[in-house]
Amino acid sequence: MSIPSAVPEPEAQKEPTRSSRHAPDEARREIVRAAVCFLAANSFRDLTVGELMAQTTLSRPAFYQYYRDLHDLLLSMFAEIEAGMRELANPWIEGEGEPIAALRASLRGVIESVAQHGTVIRAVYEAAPFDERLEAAWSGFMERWDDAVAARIEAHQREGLIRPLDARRTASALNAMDAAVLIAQFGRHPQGDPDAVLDAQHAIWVAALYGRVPARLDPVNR
Amino acid sequence: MSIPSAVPEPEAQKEPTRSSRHAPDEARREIVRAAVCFLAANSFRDLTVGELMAQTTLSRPAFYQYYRDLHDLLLSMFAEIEAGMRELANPWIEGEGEPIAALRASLRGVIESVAQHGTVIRAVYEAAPFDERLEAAWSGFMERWDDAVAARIEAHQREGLIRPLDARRTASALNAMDAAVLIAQFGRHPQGDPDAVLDAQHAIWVAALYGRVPARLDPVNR
DNA sequence: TTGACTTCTGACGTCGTGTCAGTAGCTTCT
DNA sequence: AGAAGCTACTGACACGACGTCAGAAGTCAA
Repeated sequence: MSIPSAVPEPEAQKEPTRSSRHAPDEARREIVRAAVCFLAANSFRDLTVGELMAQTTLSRPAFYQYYRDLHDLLLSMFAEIEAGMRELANPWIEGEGEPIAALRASLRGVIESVAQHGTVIRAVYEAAPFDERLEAAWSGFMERWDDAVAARIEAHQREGLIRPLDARRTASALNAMDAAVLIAQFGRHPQGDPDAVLDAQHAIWVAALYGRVPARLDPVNR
Repeated sequence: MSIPSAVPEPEAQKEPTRSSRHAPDEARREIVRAAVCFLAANSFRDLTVGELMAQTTLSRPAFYQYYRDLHDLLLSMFAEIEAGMRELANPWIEGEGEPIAALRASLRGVIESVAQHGTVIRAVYEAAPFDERLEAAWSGFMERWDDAVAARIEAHQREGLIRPLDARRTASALNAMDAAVLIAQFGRHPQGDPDAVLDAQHAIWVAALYGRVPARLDPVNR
């Protein structure tokens, strides 16, 4: 199953006349499609099982055949998205080529991915505090980013490219910043301008990691 | 009315025997006290009106005499907190004294404030997506920070202290970072280490604003 | 003591949830 | 073809939390 990036056609001529039966995966796809469609236009707070299944050839209780609850649905949609996203960040994470250009490429990849699945990611982000499993998924997601970024920072510190700083905290802060900014910019329609966001985020990452603070002015690291 | 910073005593010998009446403000205070107490130990998702009022000499419906709903309660608690917080950020925002030291002082102030009211702020942050008025309050809160920080950045750019960069986007990103980090660190017990957080955040702010990126390496601003 | 006023509560209707016993539609076997 | 079996599906239900309201309970002034 895959999360369609664009909003699917609302109802492109269902040929199976209502109340004929589906293969299980077909039904799942239909539910996910309806959810993506809904979240493109509304926020998670307005989503109910009834509302969702009304956009479907199935009845409300059928939802519970496939998902435990709405959070569970989000969970499975999110898992799909995460995989694709992580690959796009490879260049800098894996330390390929010139660092600052690689960082830019990785950020661009992440931004693209969020621009594509932003509304679903926003829903996950917002709903996470209200469901333990979703919360675990989200913090796992962020922690994996933190691990990867911290590892890269430490590697570059060993090479003398990055000055001594708390790698873990810095990684975590920069990732949290990206998450908040990208969700704000691409989590609902109309979305922001990817290029402008890329420039701004890249500038901050570069400054925070590779920039030199004038020693005369820096009360902490002098 | 003021939000007590420490968790109040759970029930310090109520002398008015249950079901005697209160002055309105006294009842409000009691409800707020119960809420602060609850949020110190649990997250907002587990808070219900019934649960809350059970920690009180009043009955569940009495809640609705004072607040429209739980979000409304948070709203009024948050308003209290915001005022105090903003003052503590004055040094850098107002441009007093040496910038990097002032920035540190301001950050310290904000961190102190979040350390004090973190659990309530976290509740607001988490609940905001589920209530329009709360959402408006939170984005208003963040926008006021963005305005203030962007204005300071622009002022310092005019003085040549900060290089050309998108003031608004940078301000917004740094504020979003602070919000996420501080809520994560101080939004629940046990809280993180304020000094370590201050160092890390300050380093990023300084680098992003006052740091010089080696021109040779910077593909964006060269 | 009475009356006026305010605070407060028991009881109610509503909405969304999650479940379950039972139906309906496919598939397989004889 | 017809029966048996399986699985996807549904109508109807019980539950929990919400928000409201008519009226009780407490307080104060005269």
